[in-house]
Amino acid sequence: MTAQAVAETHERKDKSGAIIDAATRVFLECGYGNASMDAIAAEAGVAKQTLYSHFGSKAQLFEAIVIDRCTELLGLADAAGRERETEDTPEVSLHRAGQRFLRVILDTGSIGHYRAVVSESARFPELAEAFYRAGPLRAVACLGSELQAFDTRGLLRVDDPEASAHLFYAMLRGDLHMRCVLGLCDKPDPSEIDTWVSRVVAAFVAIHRP
Amino acid sequence: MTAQAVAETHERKDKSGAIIDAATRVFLECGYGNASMDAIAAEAGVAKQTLYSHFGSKAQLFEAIVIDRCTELLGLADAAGRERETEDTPEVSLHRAGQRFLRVILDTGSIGHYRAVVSESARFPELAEAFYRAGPLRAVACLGSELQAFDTRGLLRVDDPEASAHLFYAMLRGDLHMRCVLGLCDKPDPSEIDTWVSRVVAAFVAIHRP
DNA sequence: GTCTATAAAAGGATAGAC
DNA sequence: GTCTATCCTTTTATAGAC
Repeated sequence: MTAQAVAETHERKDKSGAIIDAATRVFLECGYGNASMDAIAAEAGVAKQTLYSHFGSKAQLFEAIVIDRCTELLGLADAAGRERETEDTPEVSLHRAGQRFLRVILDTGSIGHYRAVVSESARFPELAEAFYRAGPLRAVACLGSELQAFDTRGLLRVDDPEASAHLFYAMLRGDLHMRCVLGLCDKPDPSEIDTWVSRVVAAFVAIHRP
Repeated sequence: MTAQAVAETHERKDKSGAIIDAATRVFLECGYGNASMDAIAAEAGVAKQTLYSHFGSKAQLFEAIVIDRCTELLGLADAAGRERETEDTPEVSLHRAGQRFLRVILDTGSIGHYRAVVSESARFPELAEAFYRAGPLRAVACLGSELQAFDTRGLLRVDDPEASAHLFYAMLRGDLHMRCVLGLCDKPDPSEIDTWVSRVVAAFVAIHRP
């Protein structure tokens, strides 16, 4: 477990970053309640006191790692926005957006992030809202403006861009996301994903044909 | 919290049932890790030892309450199946199925159940699978056979009934389910739900027009 | 800032009387 | 079967030396 988790995380230079990385691994794997500060200190290779020097308490450390991942999500969404090619057809553009979306949300780290936020949404409501804004809402805003542009060009008919964007992402999630969140499928088959994306894009375009 | 939770749960006569009910309230509100046996005993109004006499350990008690709710889910799905009217149009039938589906999955108890299973899916993988079978899979099988019947009657064109059923439920969930799971909306506005169901049914029928 | 050692509390599980 | 009282491990958080 540890070796694999380390491999997929970029290690940082400063000690705060190293603690964040280690805490992320432990929290996302065990959950807030089951993770112990001892385990995090051991994973980070520092003394427990160092955790408290930097972050004050277990709750504050948890907040820090969740917000840190939300910031990464924002970066991903913005990068996706910059990649848009204005001359693409809706099918091509939506297919690319769909694959990127599923690649992000089905990633092991994202699944753990989502699990952690869901589990502690009662204890940390502000984290749940931060997650929703940085992830789903940002993605919807991004796709919504793209759909609006297709409507303007007459390639799609989109009366309510945000609602349609929500629908598109919901269709993409299908039950794949739930199965991963429940731990029923570790790594979805890429060909299965591609088939599903194609199916969803075809259906979505059929709904929004001018 | 407690008064409200009590109000929406039917109290049982035998002591085992009372413990199950109390444990359900505490586990679904606090999560497995944060719930304590002391709190459950207090909520049930019995001594802690009584919990251990009946269920052996905290883990076994948790399994019992999750399985208990899965059994209820199965009952709901079967009841839904019996309500089918064979002469309905797809629109009417799907609208009714959609409203029932959202009413079930957005219920406070279901949301807590889902949160608990997700949170502990790593520790109790068999519970995650039991949940998935009793809930989503059962619902998909039920709707799938209904879609198959519509295909046979020539009212819809459904090449892959199960995939279409997954798609229908995914569209219905939209981001409503996630928002509730994250605790961002307590009680969804019924009119908002109705609007969304109508929109989804129209889109789904458009996709599957013969 | 970082480590070792320790305090203080919480929680899972059990013993024994009734 | 049920309750009171207790054990013992784990865990959060802090004190004090370097």
